[in-house]
Amino acid sequence: MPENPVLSESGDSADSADSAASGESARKLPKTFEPGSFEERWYSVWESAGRFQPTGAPGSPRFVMVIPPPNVTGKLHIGHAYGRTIEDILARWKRMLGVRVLWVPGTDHAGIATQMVLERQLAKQGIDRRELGREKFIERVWAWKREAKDTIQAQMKRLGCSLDWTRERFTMDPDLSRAVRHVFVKLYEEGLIYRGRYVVNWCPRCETAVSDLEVIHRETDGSLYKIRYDVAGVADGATVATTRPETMLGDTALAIHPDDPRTTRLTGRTATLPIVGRQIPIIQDAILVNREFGTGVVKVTPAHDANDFATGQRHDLPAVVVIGGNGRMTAQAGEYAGLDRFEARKQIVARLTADGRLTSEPYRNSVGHCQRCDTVIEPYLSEQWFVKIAPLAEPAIRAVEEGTIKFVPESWTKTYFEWMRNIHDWCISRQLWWGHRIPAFTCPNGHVTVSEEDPSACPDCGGAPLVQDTDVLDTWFSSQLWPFSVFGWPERTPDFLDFYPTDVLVTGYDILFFWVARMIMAGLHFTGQAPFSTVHLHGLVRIGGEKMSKTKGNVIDPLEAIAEFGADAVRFTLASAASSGATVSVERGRMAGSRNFATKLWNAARFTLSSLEGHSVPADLEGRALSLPDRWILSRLSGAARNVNRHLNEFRFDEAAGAIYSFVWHELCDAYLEMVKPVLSGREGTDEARESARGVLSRCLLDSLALLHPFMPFLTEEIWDKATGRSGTLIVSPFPTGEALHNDPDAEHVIESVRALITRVRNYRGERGVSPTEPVELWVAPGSPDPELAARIRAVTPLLQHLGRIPELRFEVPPASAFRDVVAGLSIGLRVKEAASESGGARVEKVLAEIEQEYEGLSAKMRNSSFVDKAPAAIVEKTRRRLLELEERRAALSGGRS
RNA sequence: GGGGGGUUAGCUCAGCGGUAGAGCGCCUGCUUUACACGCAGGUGGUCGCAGGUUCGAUCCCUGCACCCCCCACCA
Repeated sequence: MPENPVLSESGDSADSADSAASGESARKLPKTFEPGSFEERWYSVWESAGRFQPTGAPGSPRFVMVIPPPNVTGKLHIGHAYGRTIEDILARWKRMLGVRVLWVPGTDHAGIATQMVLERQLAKQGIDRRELGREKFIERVWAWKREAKDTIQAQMKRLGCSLDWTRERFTMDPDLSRAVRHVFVKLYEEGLIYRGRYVVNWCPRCETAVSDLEVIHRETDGSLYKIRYDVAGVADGATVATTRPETMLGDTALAIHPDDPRTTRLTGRTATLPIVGRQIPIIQDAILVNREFGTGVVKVTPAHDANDFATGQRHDLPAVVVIGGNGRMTAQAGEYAGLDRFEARKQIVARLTADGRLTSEPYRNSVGHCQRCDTVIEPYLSEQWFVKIAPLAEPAIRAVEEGTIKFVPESWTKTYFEWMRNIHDWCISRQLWWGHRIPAFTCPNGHVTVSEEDPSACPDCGGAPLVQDTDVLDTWFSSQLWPFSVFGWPERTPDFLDFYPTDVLVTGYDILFFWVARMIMAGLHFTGQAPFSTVHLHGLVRIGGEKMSKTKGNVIDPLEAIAEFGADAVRFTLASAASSGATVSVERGRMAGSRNFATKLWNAARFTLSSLEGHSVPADLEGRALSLPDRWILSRLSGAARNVNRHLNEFRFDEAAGAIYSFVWHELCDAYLEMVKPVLSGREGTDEARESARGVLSRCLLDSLALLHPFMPFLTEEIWDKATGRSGTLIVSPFPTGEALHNDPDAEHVIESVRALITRVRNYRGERGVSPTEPVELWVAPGSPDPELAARIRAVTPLLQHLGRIPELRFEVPPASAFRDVVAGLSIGLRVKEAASESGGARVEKVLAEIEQEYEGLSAKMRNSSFVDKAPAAIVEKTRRRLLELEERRAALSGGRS
């Protein structure tokens, strides 16, 4: 034990071996609170002491989380800080509760997103990635990745995240890449991965396929064009409606509904494709054509529309690709070849209009945009790899139905089911360079081999060399394995055996489908176990009710916020803002509020430590005679501790933060500290009372620090260090759970009554417009609800006199000349010698009016026999008591008014 | 087209069967020797609108209005 700690903690379990006892270096807290002066120091103390690594025997109770790996695209924003704060609160709380905690850090290569960042960077230097070549480009991405990872890591350390950095992973680490390859091969062998030519969502700017989820649909004002096609033998031809007229160049049929009388005359005929002149059949298709919609005739463009593609399959139609992967018209588009698709649209519309074949009307429809670059998505016929998802979805649905996995808040369950039950196959190939290369190899004879090891020759024909597929996998293909790939799976490593499955997954609801659902499917399919038992889906951070955006200038950079308010304040703000809703509103004002709270705690600690320094402080309070305020604050403390634990169990970080906040500020600081000042200073009470108060104060401070530690780790550790001398051990000290032992309703009743009396005395002064120091006479007489109360309060007379500045306090029936009222059921009288005014009168009138109104309402209730008969007896009784109270108060106030 | 969420004090949000809470703001006082990033007191709400259920509704149900989000092969 280092010398001169101000306090020794009670019930310790923390080892002190590594206490960095700094000798005589100030055990006192500096007068001003400067978070920047100690935050980073504590982080390295914890980290170097191995506090973030799980300790204890494998098999003993543990709590495991994996971080949602941030993209290595840049730096973290306040939304990341929010999610990580929640996780760190859980990690620190569980650690202090004595379970082995492991929280695994890492980053995601984020294929398309990162590639785009690099492409933009290159573009600034006037370089196109194609000039650079695949290998050189990827080298550059790796360099970028290393830098981004360091930035992200530093940010999370600044925030205080107790992540086990010895286990940090990256989705493209060799072992994680092996897991990806293993999974691909396995699914391929199981027939759950297939390759084929289909119409997929294609981004012409990124020049890659994307999945359905990566397409953002937005309502857009456009036009609905009607184009007339000539049909031999039908005078007015056939008119089709389309929003994408440029695709008509690729039409290979028109379709009608077999039972639509409007189009019967077109049955079996042939139409002439305008501009192109191609003869195309008019087919009947009840699936594609809606009898109720439009003109009843649909153009069929198998290469540029998923529905049309399916129709083409049904009717064996050719597919003509007229828009290329780069968004420009192909040679098949004839005279339009080389034009951008939108320019082609313009020209074709002009041409058809001139020909008298086209009319248009304003039309609003939903247009798909690339999630990453916002380019309009083009349905595009191409060769891609897909995961057959239904067989994987089924067990994943069951796991949630059966409660193996539960969502918090529970309301997400329905959304999850909704999506899972309507799930489509997943396009996993991306025409990118950055990512996991698809392990498929083609021999000169066209045989495809998919295997975990690179084959040297074709297993079918012995042909060589083999050429690997140039595509990479969707980034989520590797992220879905994260909860087990981080532990070295598919090897059965000690970490995998010890820490999988994990316990809680915390993430934003925006990646429920992208990530959470796929982890559940992959986890169940490959490990046979749900990857986690609880998914906490939190809301997305908004700044002052508005979506964060750079153009609005309301972005909060976590590091800037930390520099301004301190990491603890930022964390506390985020935790307090957490709610079960879809948005989490953060405001600068709340950051300042949290900073103020940190300062408050700092000053309370300064006061406490200076009051205790040099005195004996009993660590054990059992068997000691405690004053009413002592008993009261211990009771409130244990209540606060119980509430904090309860709320954390329910993922209500806002409520948990609120519980400890109001205890520390409004009960410990505003009330208890003020109550014990005269005792501590020696002006009141016995030596024994003084010693007890010191013990209680010490307990309150240490327990408050512990309760707050998950929320404000740095500040609490700093104070703890000064208070106990046990450097850096709060992080592993026991978390208060709130022993029922200290639950003391009786003390609470008396002290709350005293506080109510004091408040009444103070606002009486306010009403009279006299100074807060003006002496007041107070009479207190027993009231009806608790005849003992006056006597109980009499026992703490000095307390009441001190706090209320009441030189003359009499436990007698107040004289008629005094101002009369009823407070906490006690009949009281007040008198001030020198009232500056009688302005209290108006207020009394107002109060009386309020009382009258409430009285009327309640007595009407009591007169209502069905209320008295049907309402629970306790409610009726409560109402009756309240009426009595109102009556007494009304009598007192109107009697004392003269 | 389907689904979900929201509408509570000037602002940002909690609460969700027994006539409303927090933080910030605002008003009035305070060098009450831990803290002005403070202390004390106070102001402020027909809990979106209309019905219904109930002894009783901000809270449950129905409808409406406005807002937000998600899903969807809306030619």
